[in-house]
Amino acid sequence: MSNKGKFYMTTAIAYTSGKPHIGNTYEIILADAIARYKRQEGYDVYFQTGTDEHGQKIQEKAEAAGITPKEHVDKIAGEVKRIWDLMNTSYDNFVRTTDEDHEKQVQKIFKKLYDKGDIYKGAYEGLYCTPCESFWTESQLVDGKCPDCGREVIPAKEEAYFFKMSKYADRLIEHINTHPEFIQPVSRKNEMMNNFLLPGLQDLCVSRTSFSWGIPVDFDPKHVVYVWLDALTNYITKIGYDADGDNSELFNKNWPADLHLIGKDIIRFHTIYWPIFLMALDIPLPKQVFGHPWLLQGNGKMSKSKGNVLYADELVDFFGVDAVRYFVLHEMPFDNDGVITWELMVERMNSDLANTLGNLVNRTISMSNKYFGGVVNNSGAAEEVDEDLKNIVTGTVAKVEAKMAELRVADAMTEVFNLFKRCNKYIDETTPWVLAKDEATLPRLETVMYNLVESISIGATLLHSFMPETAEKVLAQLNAKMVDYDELSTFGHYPNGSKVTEKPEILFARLDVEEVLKKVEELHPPVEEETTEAAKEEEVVIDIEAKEEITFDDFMKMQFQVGEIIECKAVEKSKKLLCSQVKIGSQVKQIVSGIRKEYSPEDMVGKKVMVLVNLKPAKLAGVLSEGMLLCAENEKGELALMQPDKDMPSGAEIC
RNA sequence: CGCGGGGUGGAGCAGUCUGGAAGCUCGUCGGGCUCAUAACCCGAAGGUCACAGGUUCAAAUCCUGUCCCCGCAACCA
Repeated sequence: MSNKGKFYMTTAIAYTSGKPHIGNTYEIILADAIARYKRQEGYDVYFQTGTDEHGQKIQEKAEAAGITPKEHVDKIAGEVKRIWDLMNTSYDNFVRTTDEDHEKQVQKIFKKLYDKGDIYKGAYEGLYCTPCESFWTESQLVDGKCPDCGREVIPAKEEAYFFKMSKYADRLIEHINTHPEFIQPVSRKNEMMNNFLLPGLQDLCVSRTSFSWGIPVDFDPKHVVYVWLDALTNYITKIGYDADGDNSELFNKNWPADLHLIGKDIIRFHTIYWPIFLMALDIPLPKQVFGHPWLLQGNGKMSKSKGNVLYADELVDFFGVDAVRYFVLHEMPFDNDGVITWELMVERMNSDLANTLGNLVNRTISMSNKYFGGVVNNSGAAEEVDEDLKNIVTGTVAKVEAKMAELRVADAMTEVFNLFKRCNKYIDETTPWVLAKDEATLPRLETVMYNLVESISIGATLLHSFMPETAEKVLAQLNAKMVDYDELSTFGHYPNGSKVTEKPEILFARLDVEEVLKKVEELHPPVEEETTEAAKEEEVVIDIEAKEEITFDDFMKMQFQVGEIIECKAVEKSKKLLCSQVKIGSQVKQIVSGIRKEYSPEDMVGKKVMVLVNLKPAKLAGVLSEGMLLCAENEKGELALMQPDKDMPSGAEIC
C-alpha cells in the first residue's frame, strides 16, 4: 500500500448540554467512514473529535440539576464518548474543551491576539434597565421605557472584548475566491459571501461577563472567553499548537487540517471566523470545510412527549451497529437533509442488508459446502458471462474512489452494493444448481464458485470503511483476507484450495416492521393518540414534569381574573401570535398570545377567558403584552382557552 | 417584505450549477428459478418533474410571478 501522506480531519465538537441523539451521532459516523477510507487508501490519518463544554447553558443545566458544571460535563462527555465508541468510530483523539492544556493555550491565544491589537476591549453600549439586568436598543423600547417591565432605562455600557473581523475580511474573500474547494458543498459559498462577507463583517464579541463557566481571560479574570475562540481552537491546541511558537511535532506534521467536517448550521463560524482567527495567528488555513446536512425525524419534529426521539444506542439494540451505520450513511444525501424513521430503518435493513448482502453471502457459502465441501478452487473453466462480472467487480474501486473524493459517502456505498447485486445476478446467469447435476460441468461450477467468493471478498474489502464489523465477518466466513487497496482493481486474489466456513452465520436477520413498531411502542409508550373521533373518546392523560411545591402565599401573589376579549387581531410578522384587547373590570389590557393556530381573531372576540393579570409586561414580536391568557395544552402543543363554566362578569376574580 | 431548504410515478430520493430522449431504491403486478434469510433474477404498470407565464430549435434544469410544505431566527408571558 502506497503512502499518500498525512490527512488531518476533525468533526465539530459536541456540545455537552445533553445526551446526543441520532442526528448528532450521524456526524461522527460520517467522519469515521471517511477516516477509515482514507486510511485504506494509504493516507496517514489523524482523526479528532470531542466535546465543547463551556457556556451559560451548561452552567444553568448544572445548577438546575444541583451539581457543578464540571460534574455535569464529565457525565455528558462520558456519554458522548460511550456512544462514539459504541458506533465503532476510529477517532485518534477525543478532546474536551475543559482539558487543562487546551484552556492554557486558549488563554495564551487570547493574550497574543490582544497584544497584537486584533482583540480590543470595548463595550456593549445600550440602554440598561437595572432591575431587569438587560440591555436594550432604541428600537426595542416601548414608549422609551423597558419593554420588559416598563420602567426607566439608563444609558450604560458593559465592557467586553471584541475581535477585529473586518481587518482580515478582504484576505478571506480573496482566499475563498481562489480556493473553490474550501467551502463544501459549493452552494454554501455564495451564502457566506453574500450574507456575511460582502455586506461587511461586524467585529465579534469574544468574551462574556454574564456567566463564569468558561476559560477566564487571565489578564482580566472577570471575563471568560466566549464560545468560538474557545471551541474552534481545539483543532490546533489539541494537536499541540503553542501560541509562543513551541509547537509539537504532531502539529507541525498535521496542520493545516485537510478536512473540518461540521453541520451546515455552523458553516459560518468555520468558514469566516475560524479562518480569520488563524490569519490573525499567522498560521495556514484548513484546506476544506464540509457542511453536511441534517438527519431529521420522519414524523415531524423530534419530541420527547411523542416518544420519537431516536438515540444511537437504542437503534443499535434493535438493528446492530453496522445496520445503523449503514442507514445513516445511506439515507444522507450530499446536500439535502435526510429522514430517519423506524419504518425506513427496517426497510433498508431488510432489502439491502438481509436480502442483497446477507443472503448473497449465505447462498454462496451454502453452495460451496454443498457442492465441494467448502473448498474453493478456480479450475479455469471461464466463460464469456464471467467477463461482465469481473469488469463490474474490478471497476468498483475506481467508482468508490471518485465518490469518496467528493465526500459523497452514500453514493460510494451504493457502488459497493451494486457489486453485490451483480453477484446475485451472476448466480442466476450461471445456475450453479444445474451445473452440479452433471459431472461434466463440475469444473465450470468450481470456477463459478471461485468467481463469487473472490467478488464478495473484494466487495467486503470495499465495505470495510462503512461497515467494519460486517466486512470482517464476511471475510472470516469466506476465510479470505482484506484485499490490498492497490490490488482491488484486479481479480483473483483468493488462494485456490481455501475452505469457506462450514455453516454460514446469518449476517442480518430480516425484521418485521409491525413487530419492530410494536416493540418500539412498548419501549416508548406513546403519550399521544390519533386525533380521530374514536380516539378522542378514549381517556388520554398527560404527565408533565412536577414543579417544586409552592406555598399558599406564592399562589396568592398571582392575580387571576375573568377578561372579555373585545378586540383581536393577528400580529404582523409572526405566525403564531394574536394580539387581543381584553376588558378586565373597567380597564383594558393588551395581551399577546401564541394561539393563532387554534383561534382566528374573529373566534376570539366576545370570549370570556381566564387571565393572569399581574404578570410583568413584555414585548413579543415588537408588541407589548400586559398579561397572559391561560390555556390548556395537549401533547401536540395544541391549545384550548380556559373559560368559566358559567357566565361571569368581566373582572371577576378567579381564586 | 427576517434567513434558509424543499415541492420529480404509492413511499423515500437523485438529476437543476454546466438546458439536449424522466432515473434510483422500496412497494405493486406478471413471469422465471430453487443454491439461499418467503430470499434471488427478468419484465410491466404507474409521473401535466407544485402552478402560470417567458427565453430557446430544445426547459425538471435558465428568467419572472404565484401557491403550498418544512427548518432556523423571532418567539408561544
